[in-house]
Amino acid sequence: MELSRRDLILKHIVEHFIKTALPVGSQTLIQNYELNFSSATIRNEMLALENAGLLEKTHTSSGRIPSSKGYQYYVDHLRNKSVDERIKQQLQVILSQKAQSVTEIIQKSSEILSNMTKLASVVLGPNAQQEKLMSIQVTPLENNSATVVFITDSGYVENKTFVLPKNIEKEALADCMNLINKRLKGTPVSELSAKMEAIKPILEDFIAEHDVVYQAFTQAFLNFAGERLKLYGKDSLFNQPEFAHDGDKLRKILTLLESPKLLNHVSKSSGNLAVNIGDQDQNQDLSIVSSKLRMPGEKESRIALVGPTRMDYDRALSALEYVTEMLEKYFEKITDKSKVEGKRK
Amino acid sequence: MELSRRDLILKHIVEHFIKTALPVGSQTLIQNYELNFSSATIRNEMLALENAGLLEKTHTSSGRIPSSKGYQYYVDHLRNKSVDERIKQQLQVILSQKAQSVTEIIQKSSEILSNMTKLASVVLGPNAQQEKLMSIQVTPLENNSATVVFITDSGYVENKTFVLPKNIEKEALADCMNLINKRLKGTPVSELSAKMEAIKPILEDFIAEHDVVYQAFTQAFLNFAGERLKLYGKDSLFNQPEFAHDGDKLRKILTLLESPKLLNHVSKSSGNLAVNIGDQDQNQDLSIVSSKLRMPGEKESRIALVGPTRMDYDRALSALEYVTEMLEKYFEKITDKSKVEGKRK
DNA sequence: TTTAGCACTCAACAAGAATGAATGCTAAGG
DNA sequence: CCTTAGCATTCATTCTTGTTGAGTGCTAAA
Repeated sequence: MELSRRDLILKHIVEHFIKTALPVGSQTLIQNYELNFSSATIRNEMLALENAGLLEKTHTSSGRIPSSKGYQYYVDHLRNKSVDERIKQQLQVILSQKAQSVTEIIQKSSEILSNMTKLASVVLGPNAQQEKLMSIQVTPLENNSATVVFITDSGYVENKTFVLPKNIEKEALADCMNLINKRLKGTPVSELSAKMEAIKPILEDFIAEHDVVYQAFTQAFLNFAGERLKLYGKDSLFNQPEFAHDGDKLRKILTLLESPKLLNHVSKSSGNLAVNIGDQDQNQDLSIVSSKLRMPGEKESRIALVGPTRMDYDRALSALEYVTEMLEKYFEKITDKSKVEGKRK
Repeated sequence: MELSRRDLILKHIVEHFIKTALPVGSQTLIQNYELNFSSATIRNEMLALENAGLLEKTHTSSGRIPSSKGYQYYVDHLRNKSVDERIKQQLQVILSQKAQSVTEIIQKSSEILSNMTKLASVVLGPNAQQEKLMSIQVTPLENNSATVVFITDSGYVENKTFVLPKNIEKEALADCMNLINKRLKGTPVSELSAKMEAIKPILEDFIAEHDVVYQAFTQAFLNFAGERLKLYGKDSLFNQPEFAHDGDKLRKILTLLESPKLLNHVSKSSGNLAVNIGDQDQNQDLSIVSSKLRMPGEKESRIALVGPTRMDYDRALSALEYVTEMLEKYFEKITDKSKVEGKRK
């Protein structure tokens, strides 16, 4: 499909601005791209685009920069959808390795995405709250302490080590653990704390030092509550010119990246491929691009790329789209395998 | 002990510069501190101090700033050694809580240190290489995968989840695990890979898909190799004026903080209380202050505070010293308890 | 040995001047 | 009617220049 002249100009402006981070003027446009019309014509078109809310000026006589709406339009209608070959290759390498868990594969893919796009990448794991506790194992250690390991049905591991009080009776402790094991196995993570509360009085009959045991478990359960958010390549953001020389902005962004706010943004977004450009909340300079990823076992996660509003949306979106697609295919293959095995039995 | 006039002036200069981050001149000194001599006298002394290599000028007619040597001298002879009451209180709170592991306590203390000093704090855990594998547990999961959990004698937990190949035989896998368990229990972490290599041929007789099992284990062992380095409060560094407005420097520092270089610096340093001021390697602006911490079971770790060369050494060192001292006392108490129990048996 | 006095240095700030990339508008040309 | 050359205008950026003030070193007197 041929682009209209107006769209063509907008496309060039967006892409040029993405490269240079500088406002784009009519002259620059002519010098860098093969356009068969004069600067004045371009200026007229730019005026129209500005009136349509797709472009902005930083001051009265500056060149134009894309507005949020402009980026959105670019993303929706103008981008190239070209996938970098290197991403294809690297992903291939990951997927051909053996003995990997699903989450490992996702995280490695996320690292590739971050490296290739020079953006920070975020993986929002499936919500642990929905998972069920699969196993509780207690291991006594040296120095009078013990470790409890919790595993959920999807292989999420949480552990808690604690020092035992001096006068604890080993048999009582073992009984105690048996009780807890029976009661908690299969419980959804979200209900663990409540159930533990319910067990508390029974525990008191079993063992003198019930308090320590109770404390250790409830503390460990708190860790489950922490969302599973993995962040890669935040260093890349340092190299973005818009942040490099504004220490203050950089600081805000880095703290945002590690705060739950980011999570809200990512998890709120819906649809397979979501684009959040600029001006959400206080952060005009940050854009988030995310994609849903269906995992084996009806689970869902999101992979997101975070970068300056002036990010290379084409590159980022294409890469993201490609990777999630390939991962889902790969997961399907795994699931098929297990079905085959099921039939054989 | 009374300070000599020269030392007194140096002390004031260091402390004033720590507060303001601005070169200190003779006038400033008189205005802010009660000194019974004129600016000219101070200037003479400053000249002497400069000749001794303890002070520096940023340009010919600027005030003086401490040199690395000057800081060192201040740390060795001049600092106040006063411990902030708030640190004492907060540490007390931590130490009185129940059901905590040793590492948890250390890490919480480290957070307190970071908060109170406004510096980044680093905990270098005892080297996992020296620890012994205490337990290996395999838990089958949904979706045809399994999780292996490894626990060392000091309660360090490592886990690896992997997808099982479709045609694996459950009994063979169980036998396999038994074998591995027998062979590896009690092995020092550093020798795990070698032992696994030795088991490999035996494994091949047991199970067709030996490769996946072998891969999963060796990959998990690699994780043990990663040094245990915990970093807190790196955000504090953003608020230091010397970094706030130099995005480039900030970037370098943040990458340094997460690179193994930091670790080298910390682990190389020896002695109970070590101070590394400026000019190591390329990093003139970064100082590291660290302290050895004896843990239960002959283990050792280091806690370090990282900040600008112009950090409040008095505050940092005093706090660090106090915290490590209190922790060691606390650990002794725990160890005593277990001895008592031992006798009872 | 201390200190008052003085000439001197230099970063930091501010105000002005020059530059140049951009604009909008108008009027002529295809 | 759409395109474009021409021109006055705007405004961030850069350079220049002057001023200020905190600082120094040195000398000579107390």
